[in-house]
Amino acid sequence: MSPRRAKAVGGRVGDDPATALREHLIDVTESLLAQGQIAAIKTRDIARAAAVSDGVLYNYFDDKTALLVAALVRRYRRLARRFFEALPEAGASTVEDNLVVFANGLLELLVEAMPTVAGLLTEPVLFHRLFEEIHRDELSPQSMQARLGEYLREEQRLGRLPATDATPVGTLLLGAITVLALGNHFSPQPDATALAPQLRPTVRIILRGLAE
Amino acid sequence: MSPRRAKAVGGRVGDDPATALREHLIDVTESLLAQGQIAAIKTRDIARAAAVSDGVLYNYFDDKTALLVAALVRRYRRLARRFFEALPEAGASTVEDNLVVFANGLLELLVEAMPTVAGLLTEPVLFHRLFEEIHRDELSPQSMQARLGEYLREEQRLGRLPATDATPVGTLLLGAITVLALGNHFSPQPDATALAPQLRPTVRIILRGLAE
Amino acid sequence: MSPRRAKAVGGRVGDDPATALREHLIDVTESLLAQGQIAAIKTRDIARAAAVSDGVLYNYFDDKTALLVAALVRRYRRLARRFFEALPEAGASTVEDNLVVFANGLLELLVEAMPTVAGLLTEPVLFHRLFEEIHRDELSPQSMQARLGEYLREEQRLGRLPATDATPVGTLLLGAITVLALGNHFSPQPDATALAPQLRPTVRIILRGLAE
Amino acid sequence: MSPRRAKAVGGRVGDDPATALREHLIDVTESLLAQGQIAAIKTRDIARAAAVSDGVLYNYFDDKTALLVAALVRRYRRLARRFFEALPEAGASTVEDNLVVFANGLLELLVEAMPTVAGLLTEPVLFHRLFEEIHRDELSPQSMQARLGEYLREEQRLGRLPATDATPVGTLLLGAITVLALGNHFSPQPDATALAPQLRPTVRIILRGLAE
DNA sequence: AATGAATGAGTCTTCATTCAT
DNA sequence: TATGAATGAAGACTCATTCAT
Repeated sequence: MSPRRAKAVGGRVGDDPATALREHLIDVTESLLAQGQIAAIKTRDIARAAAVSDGVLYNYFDDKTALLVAALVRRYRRLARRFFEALPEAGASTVEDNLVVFANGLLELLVEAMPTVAGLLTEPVLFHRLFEEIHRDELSPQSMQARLGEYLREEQRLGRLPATDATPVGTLLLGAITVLALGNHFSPQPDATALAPQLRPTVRIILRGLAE
Repeated sequence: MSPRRAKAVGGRVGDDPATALREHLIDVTESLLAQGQIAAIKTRDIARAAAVSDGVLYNYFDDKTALLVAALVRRYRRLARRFFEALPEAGASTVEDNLVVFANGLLELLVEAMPTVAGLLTEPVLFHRLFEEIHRDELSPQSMQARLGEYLREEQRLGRLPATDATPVGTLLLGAITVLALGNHFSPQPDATALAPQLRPTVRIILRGLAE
Repeated sequence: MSPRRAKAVGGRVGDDPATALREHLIDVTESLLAQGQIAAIKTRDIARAAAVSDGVLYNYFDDKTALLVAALVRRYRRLARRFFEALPEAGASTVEDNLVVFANGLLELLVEAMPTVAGLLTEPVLFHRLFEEIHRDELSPQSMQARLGEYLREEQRLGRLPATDATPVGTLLLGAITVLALGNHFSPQPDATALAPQLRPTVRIILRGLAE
Repeated sequence: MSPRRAKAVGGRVGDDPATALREHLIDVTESLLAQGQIAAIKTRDIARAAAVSDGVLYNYFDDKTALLVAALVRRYRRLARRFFEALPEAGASTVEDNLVVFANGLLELLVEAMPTVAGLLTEPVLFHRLFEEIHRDELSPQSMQARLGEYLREEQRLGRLPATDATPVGTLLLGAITVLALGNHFSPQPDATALAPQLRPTVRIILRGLAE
């Protein structure tokens, strides 16, 4: 009943072995993705890294691109989910602290996603397929901004935030974080931990700027 | 028999013809760069566009990368110079107007540079060589931030700006602009002209945030 | 536990199930053959069409080629048998009518076989194995020509045909039919029904040529 | 001024060296074609046979198919030209002799073309591109039949041939020759020289059949 | 005996770089 | 020094065949 099983895939108990290899391929590709240079990933690299023959890929995916997209989507989802799980709640703690938490989550997300995103910019095909996949998703970047918007409106209702238009907050916060992540990404000696302390002063300015 | 001169390079009087061809190659490459997709540029494309034979390139540059870097540097300098020439002066006009002018210059720079920068992210070799070239330069991005810093300190000295720490202003401003430019770059129908009006509200929040 | 039986093969009563599957594979392959483009048939196509797994083929045949040859032989025999069953008898009707009937049978055979034969010409291995199979057979092309020879000699004995050497008749008749079938095969809009009416004039010329 | 020249191409005096290699590639491909099995020809085979690197092909042709078509066309033209040059003239010799000469020419053409034509049947793409090339040609198969028609009409005008409809002559003659050539092609021990003697009796029957 | 996933040799094509002239 | 054809390594993808279960 069972076909041959790929050498490399230790059977996780209860898993459909075919699915297991498919997942394994995505896993492996995802890890190659994390190393940067999406364009430099050859099908053979994937096969080697998966300890599997050159052809398997095509038993599970239409082509190399399809596998890459699958891995990108998974990578994105993993990061996004972590972000959403750590979101602060309106009313608790202080607004400043909450926004710092929010900013921190976003920073982590960006820092990790940066190499992959960077690699995507030159691959319009990949980029758009990923884009489509992600946007029909509840974890989409839009939801992130929407979520921040909701949070801010909630705090305004609670009177902890002035009733001014809070729209630019998103742009400003995301922008500052993007610049920090980019700067880190391209610095000769990247050190993501040095970034977090810079967030609170930034948040403070934004909040004060909102104040009236 | 005198050395042959490349067909395409009309000798500018007084120029070393060899140097002229070198420059011509950089010019042509720069224009290809502006069209986006750095990875898609083939040596043959360059040769064709320069109306020159495939091999010449190697008479003036170690390899394709060296030529690309030279073109990138030149492109960067051209954009950066334009930016520096349009900088506002402390004391004149209003601080808000001045920062809007500053932001506008930066936005233009980014919008134009975006396709090239995007293309560079997948080319770490290129990127770092460009990075090195640029940073020993008076037109470096650092100088831009430094220049903004100087401007702000000057305004503080003039009493037109509160004496708070103005460091985050750069990050916030650059960040917001980056996010706008990126968003535009990846929008289905990019329209750079729609971006400028969004700068003033952002500048206002930042200034107000600095206020206290 | 009794050996599993392939899903797709309903057991015909009294048949060895193994043989049944073997035959089923040949049937399916034969039908794929009729669709033309022998080189385009993949083992997987056969398995899919037979609603059977990729590997079974190798339980009944040495390799893909062996299966193809089996299917080709069967296809040939089916067509040839139909041809032999419709042969006219000496003495009955008129000689001309009889030869037209003969020619018609041959034409049908050729028109149907053409796509397969065409496909075979590029597969010398297949072709020669089929050739061998067919020639030790009572349904061989040779028998067809022999049968025509017999018929003609019989008519000569009956005095309905002059006693000249009738050998070239076969070549001429087969040739004309071949050319018609080939022409039809490669015409932009093949229409086999348009072919038959052209046979009688041809037969007439041949008969008249034989006359003296 | 001159670029590197391929090792394999001895410069024929006065030839453009670039064209020479292009021609050399076609030559080599043509000879591979003559060996049969068009589908079995790999780009590497061609390169090896041409004593040239794998990539050259693409300096002169869009792809493998384009080269194959070029070789096929040349092969066809070579054979067709030989055929046309040996055509008999109306009025001279006897009609029978003339038709035998004609038939002989066609037989030679077919015998030589057979392996190639056979190989083409499974390559619809190639076949149609060759078809198009050939049919805008003065050496097309149509011209051959037309030429035979002209000849026959001329002989009818000269009174050396009865004024009956001579249309089937083409089909009969071409058919007989095709069958002979095919039979020879697929015989275990092909011997084209054994074919010619069979032509005269065939021609005789056809002529006699035309007579009345 | 059936399954069907894994294997991997084999194919076409691209393109930066070299080098004879 | 310019030319531009030749080079050949590299890469995505196919598919007949094998074999553990």
